Amino acid sequence: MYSIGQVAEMFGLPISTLRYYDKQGLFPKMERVSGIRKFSETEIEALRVIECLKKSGLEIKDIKQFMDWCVEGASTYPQRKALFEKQRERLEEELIHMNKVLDMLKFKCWYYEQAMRDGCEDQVQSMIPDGLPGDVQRAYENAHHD
Amino acid sequence: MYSIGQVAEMFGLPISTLRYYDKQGLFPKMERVSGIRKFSETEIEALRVIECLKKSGLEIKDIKQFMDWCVEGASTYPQRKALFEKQRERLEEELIHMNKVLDMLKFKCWYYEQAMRDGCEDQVQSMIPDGLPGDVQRAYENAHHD
DNA sequence: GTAGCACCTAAACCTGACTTCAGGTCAAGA
DNA sequence: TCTTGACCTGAAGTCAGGTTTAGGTGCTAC
Repeated sequence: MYSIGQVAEMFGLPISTLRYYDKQGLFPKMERVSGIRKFSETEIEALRVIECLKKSGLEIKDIKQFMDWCVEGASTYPQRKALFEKQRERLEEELIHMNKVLDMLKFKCWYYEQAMRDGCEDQVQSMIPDGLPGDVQRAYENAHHD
Repeated sequence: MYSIGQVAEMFGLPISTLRYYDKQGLFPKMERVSGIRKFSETEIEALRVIECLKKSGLEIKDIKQFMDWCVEGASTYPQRKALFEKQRERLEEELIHMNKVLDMLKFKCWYYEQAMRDGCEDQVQSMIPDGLPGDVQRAYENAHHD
């Protein structure tokens, strides 16, 4: 059993955030001893799931919905599974997009490296879009397609 | 040259967002013909960069800083390059983190599939953390490490 | 016995990124 | 002529996700 301060430390989160999550109903089964929150292994794993679902693009109120399903019991396995499947698909698409963004950043790094060497952007501009070195060209195209 | 409506269409953005970006100074060289915005190739590429920098975690005010550097000319190549390098590093770390999140989602998908088959979580719980099938174990560990 | 620390609450406040509103210009078509 | 559509403005409103404030409890060390 951990205190709120220990959990904040463990997860690198402000205490106020944990209290806010609690108020939003994200730890429905959390115990209290004379008013003081006691985080058990259940809440620790809940917090890992919260961070995961947040990163995958879910809002707090939808995470609360998930926590409610957990309290409801075995009858909500299908909803919970469907939720994770949906977020998994979302995130897989997001990762593809992120890789395009990364290629754009890589391209821009190369671009300004050239510009610094030449003192101006003229040469490098003249190589766009078909006269770029192999992997730069690849990054440029991936970043600019779709 | 494109109208604001055409650009909104091209990028799938509301017109209000483009006007907001403009007001924040994200299109410092945009021309106007009797008050009406004219988006040239410059602004189109700017918008691609805006979306890229936003996705990489930058705030509007920092993107404006970048646009100001662009106006300032060749003397700011080092700052601009440093910015892209920093965002590139950030995003690479972010992608590693996202892959952990994805592994958590994959693990939870598998978890609820088992729970649905068994009708309860007991069996599957008893396999954690060392009795999981190969790739599920791998996902679980990646998701729960660090 | 009082100072300091970790905890508690409700309620107000903040921030970033937009969005909506109320009102106005201008050109083209019926 | 008139009305429709695409554009314009400044200012106010919205929303999520916290954070801060003001005031209070209860234990332990000095």
